Amino acid sequence: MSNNVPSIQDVAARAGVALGTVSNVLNNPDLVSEKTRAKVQAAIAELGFVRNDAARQLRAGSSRSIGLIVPDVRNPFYTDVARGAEEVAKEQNLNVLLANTDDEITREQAMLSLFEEQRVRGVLVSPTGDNLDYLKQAQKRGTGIVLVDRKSSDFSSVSVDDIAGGYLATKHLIECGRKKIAFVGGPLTVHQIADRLAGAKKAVAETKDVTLAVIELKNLSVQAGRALGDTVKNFDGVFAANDLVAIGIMQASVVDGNLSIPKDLSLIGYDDIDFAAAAIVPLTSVRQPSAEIGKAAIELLTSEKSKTKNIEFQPELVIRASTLR
Amino acid sequence: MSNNVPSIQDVAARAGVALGTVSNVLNNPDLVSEKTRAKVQAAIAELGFVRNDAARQLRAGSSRSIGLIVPDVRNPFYTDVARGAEEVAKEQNLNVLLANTDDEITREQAMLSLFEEQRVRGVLVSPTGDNLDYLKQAQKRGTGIVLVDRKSSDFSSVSVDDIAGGYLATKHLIECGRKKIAFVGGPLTVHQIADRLAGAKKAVAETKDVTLAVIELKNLSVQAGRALGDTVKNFDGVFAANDLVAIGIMQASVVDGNLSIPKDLSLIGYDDIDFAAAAIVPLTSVRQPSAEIGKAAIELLTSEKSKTKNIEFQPELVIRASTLR
DNA sequence: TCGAATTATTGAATCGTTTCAATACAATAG
DNA sequence: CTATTGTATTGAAACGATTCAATAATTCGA
Repeated sequence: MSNNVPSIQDVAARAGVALGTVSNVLNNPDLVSEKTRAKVQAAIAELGFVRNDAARQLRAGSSRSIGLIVPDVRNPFYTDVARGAEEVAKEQNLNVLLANTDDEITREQAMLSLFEEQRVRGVLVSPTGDNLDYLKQAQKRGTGIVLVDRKSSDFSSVSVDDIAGGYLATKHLIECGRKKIAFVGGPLTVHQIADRLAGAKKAVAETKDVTLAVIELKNLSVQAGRALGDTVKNFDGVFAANDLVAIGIMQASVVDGNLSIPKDLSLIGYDDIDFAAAAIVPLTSVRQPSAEIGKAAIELLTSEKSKTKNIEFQPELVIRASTLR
Repeated sequence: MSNNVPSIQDVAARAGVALGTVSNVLNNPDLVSEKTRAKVQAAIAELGFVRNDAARQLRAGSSRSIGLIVPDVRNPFYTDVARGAEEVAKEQNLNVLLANTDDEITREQAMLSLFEEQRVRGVLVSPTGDNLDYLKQAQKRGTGIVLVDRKSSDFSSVSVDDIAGGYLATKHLIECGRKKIAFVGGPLTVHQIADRLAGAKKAVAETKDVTLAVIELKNLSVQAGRALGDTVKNFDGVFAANDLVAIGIMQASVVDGNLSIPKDLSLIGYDDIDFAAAAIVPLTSVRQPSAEIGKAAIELLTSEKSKTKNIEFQPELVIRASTLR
């Protein structure tokens, strides 16, 4: 009893044809006469033949996969990016492999290596750290790299204008008549967050009588937001660096602090995750076109031209109850 | 200018050694003298050599990856399972490829095929549909299959006793003195959900004067829960089939319905996602040992013995404010 | 110093596809 | 009935790593 996985060779023998013919049935069916095709397909079914992708790739020189490295699969923003990427990839008969790094740079590097060894068509990566040298190395070796949600002159990239987003959000708070504004988020070493703060500062600088305080957090989670407790009582407008933090603040204010949103406190988040609309007080937020980002990244990657190209989307304000006057 | 990716052969030429030696440097470094090793490593660095995983796999006959197919990456339960699986896999120098199907059976099949073609070590799958024939086929072809969060006599599996979970939850509501209980969830064709309901029925059957109504939903989302509106007003205890639904119900009751939780309504969810503890009223829930499930599944898969073995975990009640008397 | 034992290096064979030039076969025109 | 075109089929070569028996180089003991 041969328990071995059958190869194209075995199929050929079973069907009584040459192995090249089997290959043609698989890849160029219209080159093969109907009769032969039927014979071969029967043999495939009988033997339970499954193509060996390793051999195929070895011959082809590169795989039909694209790697996508994200810092946090649990953040809906990234899964939405992935969905957009998958959609476009599917059109080109490519598939997207999702890798999660949990914000660990070593895991980021390990995943990149894995993808390089698999000779993926390219890698989309939303890097956690500041040092992009190892990405540059990979690029030099010929691996296509596209940055996601991050800009750099060394790579093609698809990002969102976070400065504009921060500006939009803060401007909106000001237009709601808020004077004492707090920006809540961190760590400020993370690019996106620093940019959102920069945008906020810009909006405040344009207006008289409005102050901006910065409350820095270690990470952007519901818990971190809620832990602020009544710190927010001193402000009448809060711009949270993402929706999770905003929801935490909402809980701290409404449940623990007995404040009313939006009356006492106008609150705005960032990302517009599904939960924002479903929050206890529907949350105003800044939407990023996440699926579009994924799509654009794949397109950049597959559009040959090895010129680095930076695409930047504009964020969009989604106004809900948490900032109505 | 040769823009080709360097092979082990090129490295050997550059270092002035045989290709077998380079292979040894990569795989059995202590078979190689220090001097030679240094030469080879220098050549690798200079050329920017990256192993071709396809060739390696072709020779090896199987890859060092395990496929994990889940219906919804956005559900924290599954990402936790993935994390547990990754942890154990890493110990065995294997890595886990995560595939998302969005509850689409065709995607589930496509991903399985992809994994089979990649000759993965095995596949962990949490199947969406009822018909497991295509999984049986794959198994017959020699691909190791372990079901996750689902039982079947045809496959090894790791699941949680959902009947016990449903019983626990409902029993707890009854012990809180609730008489008119509603089970909210669906579709009831999904195994896990049907089992949770069965457990609920069992608990109710054991007690006098307690009634159980079933409110069937199309899917388990926050929106679906909230859309129920004041339907829940007619009950004093609600058992939601997962935490997302429970949170939706919480919003409908507290914001829209002006009910007090837990005074007017005791509410219990399922899964114990991170959000449960952070909800506006911290949510009592039934915890499933998600990471343990992932770990156990990998262990079942890699522990050779091709005997099918079914592991079933017991769920655990996590009591919080939403059901305190 | 010589042979034996140990350690280091070599390179042909192999894995299972795809490709493509060569060949076989069939259909058509003259 | 033959030459010509077109269609179907064939199978050797190639992709790049790993393995392993064979060979080379080194160390050691007496």
